Amino acid sequence: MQIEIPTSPWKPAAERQRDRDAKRDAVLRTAARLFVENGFHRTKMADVAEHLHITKPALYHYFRNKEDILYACYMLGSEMIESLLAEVELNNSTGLDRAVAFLKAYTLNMTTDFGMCLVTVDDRDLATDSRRKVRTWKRSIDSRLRSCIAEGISDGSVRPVDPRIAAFLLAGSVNWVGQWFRESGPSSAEDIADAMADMARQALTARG
Amino acid sequence: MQIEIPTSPWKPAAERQRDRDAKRDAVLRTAARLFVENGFHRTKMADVAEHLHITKPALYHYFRNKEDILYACYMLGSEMIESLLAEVELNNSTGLDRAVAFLKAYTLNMTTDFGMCLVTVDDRDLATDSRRKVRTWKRSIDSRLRSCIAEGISDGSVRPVDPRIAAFLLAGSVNWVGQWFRESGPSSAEDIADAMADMARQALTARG
Amino acid sequence: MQIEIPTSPWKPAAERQRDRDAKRDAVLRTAARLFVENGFHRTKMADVAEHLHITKPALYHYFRNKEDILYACYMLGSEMIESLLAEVELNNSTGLDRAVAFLKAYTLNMTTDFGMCLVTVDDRDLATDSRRKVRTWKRSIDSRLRSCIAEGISDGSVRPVDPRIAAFLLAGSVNWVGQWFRESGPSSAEDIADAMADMARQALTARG
Amino acid sequence: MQIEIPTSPWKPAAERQRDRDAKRDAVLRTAARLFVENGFHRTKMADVAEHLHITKPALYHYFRNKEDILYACYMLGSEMIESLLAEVELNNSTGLDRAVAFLKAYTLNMTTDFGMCLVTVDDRDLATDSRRKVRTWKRSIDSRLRSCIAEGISDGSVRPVDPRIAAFLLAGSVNWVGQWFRESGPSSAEDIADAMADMARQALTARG
DNA sequence: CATGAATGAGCCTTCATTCAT
DNA sequence: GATGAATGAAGGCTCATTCAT
Repeated sequence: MQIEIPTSPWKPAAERQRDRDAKRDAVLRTAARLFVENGFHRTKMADVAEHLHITKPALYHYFRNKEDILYACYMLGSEMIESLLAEVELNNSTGLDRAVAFLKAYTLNMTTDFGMCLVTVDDRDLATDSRRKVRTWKRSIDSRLRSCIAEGISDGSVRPVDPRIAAFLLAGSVNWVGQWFRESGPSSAEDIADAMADMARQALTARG
Repeated sequence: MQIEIPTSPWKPAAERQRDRDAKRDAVLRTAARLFVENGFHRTKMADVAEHLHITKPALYHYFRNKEDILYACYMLGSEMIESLLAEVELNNSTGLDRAVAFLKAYTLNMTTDFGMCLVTVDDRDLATDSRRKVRTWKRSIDSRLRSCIAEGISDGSVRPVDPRIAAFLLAGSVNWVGQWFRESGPSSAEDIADAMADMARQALTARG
Repeated sequence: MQIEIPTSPWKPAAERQRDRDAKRDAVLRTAARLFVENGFHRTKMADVAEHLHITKPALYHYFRNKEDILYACYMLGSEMIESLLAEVELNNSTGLDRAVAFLKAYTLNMTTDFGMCLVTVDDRDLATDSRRKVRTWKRSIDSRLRSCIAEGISDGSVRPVDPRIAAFLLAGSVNWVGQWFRESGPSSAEDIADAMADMARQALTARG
Repeated sequence: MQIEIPTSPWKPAAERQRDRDAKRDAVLRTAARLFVENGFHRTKMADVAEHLHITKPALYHYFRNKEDILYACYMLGSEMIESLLAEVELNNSTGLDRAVAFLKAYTLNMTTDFGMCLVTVDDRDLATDSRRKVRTWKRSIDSRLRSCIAEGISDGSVRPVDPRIAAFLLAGSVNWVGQWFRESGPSSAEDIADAMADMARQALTARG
């Protein structure tokens, strides 16, 4: 005779934690989308809650306050980019290739909600502490692109340009993508990333 | 007998109007600066008033409401650009030259408070009516740059690219300038505009 | 044949009840301490739960609501005093002696958490019903002290004073003890109670 | 012919300021009363506003926040007492007289709303900064009473007691007055202050 | 015109309490 | 019984805007 094992009414702790994380994640995705769509200030906690079919206070189970949500969005966006950059910096030999690959990867990111969050919403909405962290990270991103360009100039792959200005201008193209890209638009994220890579290469390549 | 004309305590209408315009202008300049510096939502009417050493209600003598100020900032910025573009479109023969000149002029503009206002502050803060006007204008700017590029492809001065994406990417570089340019920084507005022109030319030039 | 009695996983009802009472008691002691330490409003149910290493809803197994806890604290405090007073009223002959003994006993009580609860936390935090009970009891305490004084005046042990005011003033000294007494302070509860008794006697004694 | 001087529509600045101060004062008096009557936490800003026939935000013209009002109440209460104490400390020769006069003056104060505020409402409702000031002041009051007693012991007017405990106990009688005194009650403020003085003198007097 | 004062509308956040598991 | 999650109700505060003088 086989013993019937009843399905326990208790979700295992692991699953419970997974639930919680999934919910937290849902809050984050919803919030990111609304922040990008409507702006941080115009997005009320009530909006976020409503979109998730929960009540306002429930949000506070997952985040301390509105700013905390924003900060988490930033963090997710930056982590996504970080991991791309690590790969880019390893797999490319010349400064030019690194810069181009960097910008392409960055562009792809900028077509996601969390990527857009990085530039669409204003880091001045963060408190001093998190703001400092975000700014430090942003500066580091910038300086890495600048380094690629500078190294490209050294190794002869990049024509002589002011690395600081060039990095800002190229990053500007990418950052701005978040302002106009729409999933439903005529160009795919890949198309745009390719175009960006192409343009950056044209703009930077050293010519005989 | 000569009639004696007493010096009236009332300034002549013309002068009065000039005064009023000057004050209105001061409000606008102050507001634009604060909007750019701190963001629209974080800038309170009280801040604007305080910076001008007047009281809050006084602002309402010159503008109907906060949004009205924002709209006026947009308008000023767009008019400045309009006039530049008109010149640009006349004085350049190839599509490439027009596009490059366009971007250079635009970049210079983007280092002024009103220019920055165009991109720094969010047009979703405007009511439906003015928002529509602003968006229409923005689209027109965009389509004009796109036209230059398309014409450049036709006349052989620009290499084959997707004009829509290219225009967005290049405009992005320029628009982003407002985010990092500081009067006190290491590069002058001219330097940046030149670098932008140089980069755009490299990125677009058709090569035998 | 002997029936084997398996050790049940269920504790016997008596022991269970004892457990429950012990836990209820622990809640009360913790709450009383926190109420005194931080005040009723600043003490959150979450705080109480956390201090007991249990969860918030668990508290509701022992008490209907927060107010119920407060009421129980009051009750415990008042019962402790009641029993002291009964003894005091029996074992002293003159009104003066009774009043002094009363105040001394009361003072000792005021150095315990439950005693302090009686005066530190606000009975307006109770609902009409319990509030009435508490107030009635407080008034009874007061009137008993007043009676001792009045009787003392009659029996010649107490000098002529307004019993109402005198009772209030003396009770005030005692009640206030909860505001400044600290276990770790320089004076022991006994010292303070003695000083209180001494002072009351000096203040009330009829002199030739 | 007499020149008719029209009554100016402009209130003179001085009167304007007086108006403001009067209103600020009204807020304070109303708030103090409600704080004493209902407790700080149970008093909503809306309550205060309603009692003054104004709206909630109007309160914020006179005070930064609720706590600020509480702090102002404390300050007013403490200033009233300060001025009394200064007089008391000058006009009495023996330590005993000073202590008694001190307690009498203090008692009178404790029958006013601002005086009651000092002890009725909880200084833990203040932020760290103002709380520190309030506590410092309270300690100073206490130490001054203690000094009177100690000096009284030295000059032979006060019998040997522990000055710390005695000061606390006597201050307790006074502080507690705020808890039971009612304007409409059977005893006047003067009666109570006299009774307090009488009792303190009896309690402290050194007897041959 | 200018000003001090006031207001209405709204938003973030807290917390005691309850529910589903 | 106990737990994590959720909720309803409410309160403090802000700020653009308007009024009375």
